[in-house]
Amino acid sequence: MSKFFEILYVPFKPITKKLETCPKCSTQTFVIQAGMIRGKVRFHCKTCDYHFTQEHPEKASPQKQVHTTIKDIANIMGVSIATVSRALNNKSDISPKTRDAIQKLALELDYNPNLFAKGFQRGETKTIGVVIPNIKRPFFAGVLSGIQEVANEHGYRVMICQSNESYETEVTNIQGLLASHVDGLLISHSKETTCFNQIKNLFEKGLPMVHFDRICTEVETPKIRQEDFEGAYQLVEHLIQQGYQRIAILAGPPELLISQKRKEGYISALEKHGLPVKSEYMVHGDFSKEFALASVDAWQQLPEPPDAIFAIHYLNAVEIIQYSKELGIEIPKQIGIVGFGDEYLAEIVDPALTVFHLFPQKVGEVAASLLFDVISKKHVSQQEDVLVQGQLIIRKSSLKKA
Amino acid sequence: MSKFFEILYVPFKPITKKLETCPKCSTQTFVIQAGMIRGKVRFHCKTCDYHFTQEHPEKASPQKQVHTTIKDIANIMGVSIATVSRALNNKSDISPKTRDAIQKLALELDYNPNLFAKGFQRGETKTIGVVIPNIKRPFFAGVLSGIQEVANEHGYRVMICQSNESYETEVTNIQGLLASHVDGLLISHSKETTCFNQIKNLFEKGLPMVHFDRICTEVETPKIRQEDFEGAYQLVEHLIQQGYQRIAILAGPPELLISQKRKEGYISALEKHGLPVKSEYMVHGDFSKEFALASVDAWQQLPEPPDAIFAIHYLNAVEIIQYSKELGIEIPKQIGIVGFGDEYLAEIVDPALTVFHLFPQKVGEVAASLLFDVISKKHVSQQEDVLVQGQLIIRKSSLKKA
DNA sequence: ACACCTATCGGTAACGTTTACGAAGACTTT
DNA sequence: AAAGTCTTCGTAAACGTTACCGATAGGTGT
Repeated sequence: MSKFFEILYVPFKPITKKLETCPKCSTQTFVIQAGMIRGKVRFHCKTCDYHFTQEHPEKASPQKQVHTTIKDIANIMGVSIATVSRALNNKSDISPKTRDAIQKLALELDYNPNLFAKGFQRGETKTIGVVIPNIKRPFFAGVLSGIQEVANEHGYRVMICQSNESYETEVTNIQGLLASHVDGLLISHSKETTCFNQIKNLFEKGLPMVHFDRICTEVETPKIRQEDFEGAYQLVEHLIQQGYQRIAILAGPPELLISQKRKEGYISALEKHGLPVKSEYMVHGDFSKEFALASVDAWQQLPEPPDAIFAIHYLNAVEIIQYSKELGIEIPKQIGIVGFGDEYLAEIVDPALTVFHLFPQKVGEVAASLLFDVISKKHVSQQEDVLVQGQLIIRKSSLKKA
Repeated sequence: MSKFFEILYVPFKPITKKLETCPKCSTQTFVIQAGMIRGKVRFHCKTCDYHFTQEHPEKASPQKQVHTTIKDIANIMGVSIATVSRALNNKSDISPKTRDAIQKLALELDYNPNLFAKGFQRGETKTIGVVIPNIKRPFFAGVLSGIQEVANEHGYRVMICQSNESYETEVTNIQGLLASHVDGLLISHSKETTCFNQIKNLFEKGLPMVHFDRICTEVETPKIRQEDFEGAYQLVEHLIQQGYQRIAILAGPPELLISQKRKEGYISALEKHGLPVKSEYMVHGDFSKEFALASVDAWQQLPEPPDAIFAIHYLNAVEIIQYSKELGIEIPKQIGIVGFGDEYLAEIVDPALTVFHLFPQKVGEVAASLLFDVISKKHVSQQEDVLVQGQLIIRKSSLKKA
């Protein structure tokens, strides 16, 4: 019956324009159409001179709540949000009874404060940014680990970016970190980076920054130095003491400070012991395996090939060891090999590699500590460089005498 | 003269209480002291019944501006902040002339939006959290690299936490990431973790999550699986084909799914080829070097020592190779060794290690992609597991026939 | 009974951004 | 010229939290 009725009954649709009621003066007279706006029909009440659009009745948006807020707690407890905030932050001006009750409820609702809102309100984010060339390199992984540890102790979070040795990516990364309003920056530049206008700008704006490893000398930030000169000196001196006479160096890109410093240490050790510094023994590469092996080939073509190789990057040293074995060159008898940076690899390779270990974790810890000093304005001196000591680890690859 | 006057003239200091003026009704009568509050003297005007404290005249705080805001731009341009927002976001309802002018100015002031404020307003942070046991492990470093790459493509930032294989730290980390209101979570559990209430809770609350590597089966999150079973099967089958008969397995903690899966693959391969599955050849350790070497010792004491070892962790495999050489056991002649996970180390160690490579970077990329699918609600099926394929890489350590 | 005091609570601005919606014109059609 | 149209801009609310300040109740001392 009702079905029948439904079929027969066709609601009357008025063709004449429906009269709109002004929401302000509640009159239907003198309400005229006044164009379209954002897809909706617009009206104008001439009585009270008011523009309005048609209401959308379906406005119920049942957004499910993911996070508990202090407002929720305040509503349940029947107190103000200010009281809840005081209770949760153990501030004064609150009775122990109320405080405990609120804290208990917060625990039950597993409330945790929106750090973004908090940081937003206080103008700090409790986050630091780290820019490194590559996470996968064990050295930087170690540094990161150290940074994380210290940051956690200080209640800070860490945001990591990889430049992949690209200047452009580095600039983008820093821009991104800046947009995230990090409280401070830890930087190790890409090997491409030669223009430091961006960080110079940021430094002048007062953004706390600390450089490590791939340092920039153009800006007076605190820097974490490693024993690049000292380590190179010790390595080369050790080679000389083992009886090696013609020591070659495989350095990195000449722009990199670590290349320069390590080369200086190399030269200094040679001069100290009265050995000639020959340009044909000094090569600048790009840390690639191809370049390392090509350098070995080139050296072998010399009338006086070197009897020891100092590769400033441990990976190159390992690659040279492998390659030398292929060529039938005996290590350390015919040629001695040393490198920078101690990874597990140096111990495993046969013969084991003599290295100068840099303690990456320590570098990270020191860098982060220094950054937090800058952030909390603890240290007064603008530029404060810290030297992280390394250690000479002697293994078979350089023991000619043994 | 004036100096003289100054010396002689001592201003009259009234001993009687200074009359305070009510800031509301501007009268001095009936203004009485009304206790102390927050270290300041409080007054009460009885005329208008108003409480007030003494004003602090020095209120000028010349806070130096570090970041440019849209309000700054709006003030300079003489427009409203809404207009600036529209201009910078290329929204409609703005004239090209105004838009270009604003964008030009923004560029000059090198404005970048406060992502915290933006995320705060939109309820999203464009940040994902990653929880891993240890950054320094090459596998996780590779995964991170992959995650970063995909995250960058999606315009997301990454926040990384290390659990250091501690359940407690893991819980704290996740809590911290949650407080940072990350939009999603990528988790690889610590080997201690056996209680999953926390993430179960979060999953039910609707927080996008993806598991990888160290998976949790109790929660129906999407998971990135690796070819643990398949890889183990292939490795062991390869050993059998090389003529090894008594194959031992050095597994990890029995709770870990990768331990179980790889062991299953090991057993399956043995059974398939009609070899006996002996309990004395199956050991669960903690991935430590000490345990690995002790296991080798124990196996050597058996009446029938194994002639091949499958270490599910490549580092243990490398350690066993070194140890075997010390013991004078010839590889691969007397004993064959294979492992999981290909790092540079496996290639360098002598003899080079046969491994099943897991492509960590790929794992990271897939995990991140899947997470962004969940975040953008693209995928419909609740649980969607993805298998990242590995590859068997055969090297000397298992080539008995050669 | 009044001045004075303390403890505890509420109201609200502010942080930077986006967005819904109204206002104010200029222009076009009846 | 009134009605309708479109473009462009401003206003204000909202997000979660903290901090400043005032309000109130209940004291103590004179």
